[in-house]
Amino acid sequence: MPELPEVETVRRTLAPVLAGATVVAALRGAHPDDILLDPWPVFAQRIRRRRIETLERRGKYLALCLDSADRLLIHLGMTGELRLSHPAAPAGAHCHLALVLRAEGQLPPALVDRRGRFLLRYHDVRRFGRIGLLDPVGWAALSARLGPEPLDPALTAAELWEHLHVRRSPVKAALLDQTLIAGIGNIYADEALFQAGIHPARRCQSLTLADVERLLTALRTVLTEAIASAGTTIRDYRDGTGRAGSYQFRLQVYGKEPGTPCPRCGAALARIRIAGRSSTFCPQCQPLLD
DNA sequence: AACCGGACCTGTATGC
DNA sequence: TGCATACAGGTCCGGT
Repeated sequence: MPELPEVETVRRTLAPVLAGATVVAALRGAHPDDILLDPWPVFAQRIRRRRIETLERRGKYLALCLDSADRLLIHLGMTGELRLSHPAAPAGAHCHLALVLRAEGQLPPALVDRRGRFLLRYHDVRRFGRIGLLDPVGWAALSARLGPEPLDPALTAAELWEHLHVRRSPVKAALLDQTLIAGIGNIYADEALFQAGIHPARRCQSLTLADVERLLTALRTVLTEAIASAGTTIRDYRDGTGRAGSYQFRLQVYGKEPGTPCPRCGAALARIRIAGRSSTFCPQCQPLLD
């Protein structure tokens, strides 16, 4: 579910509430050990009384930066959700972890109790998500494993082409590789390839610099517009305040049934599997040259 | 080394 | 209606 635009939207919606808040305690939910990287007692002890200073995003990872210099790292997997709630609000069936927080400053009365406390709950039906505490060294190591941020203006098409053209895999598979470029998932890979007019099965080796320039431009356009739309909600995804995104109404190819007319040329869209993921594209606008 | 397929989980939609 | 199967936005691991 959550790719870069969704995680960025969660970050933006949570930041005004979480920045400055202090962790009073961590509470175990249904299956905390499936989600947590550390054993429960270690985690609970290390997060207690820490103050959240800022929220960062790197690729699909969200990091709550603590006053201890640790970061609370959250990856939402496929169905992970972070929800702010009043301490008395009932937890859903798949809540695995909650933080009891004490707010700094005024928050909406619907969210906090009389003592100024509220919850941040982690909810995840499929339990593919992961949460852990990382010290600065661990965070640097994780960040170093990831490819560049597509929206970083310092990233150039030439740099991306250097890493792409030596690969033999289909370009779609490369876009999903987080060590090549961070934050792209199945939805935005399909959308960007359509916008760039590149067939998803096209071999990376055959991409010209001009192809990669179009691809990077398309990635940036799609991701920027998706962030402006607060992400894509197919089924589960919600931002930190429970709101759905609206980019699903702007999707050109992702999720369309094969045979649906291409929004640009009217030809029948096709679907194939690449690297185990379904890929929808227009055979007319995205020809497989070589 | 690079790449692919399967595994990890549950829920939902579809077909028989 | 009941049951089996396929599929879903991500990542890791093992085998080739």
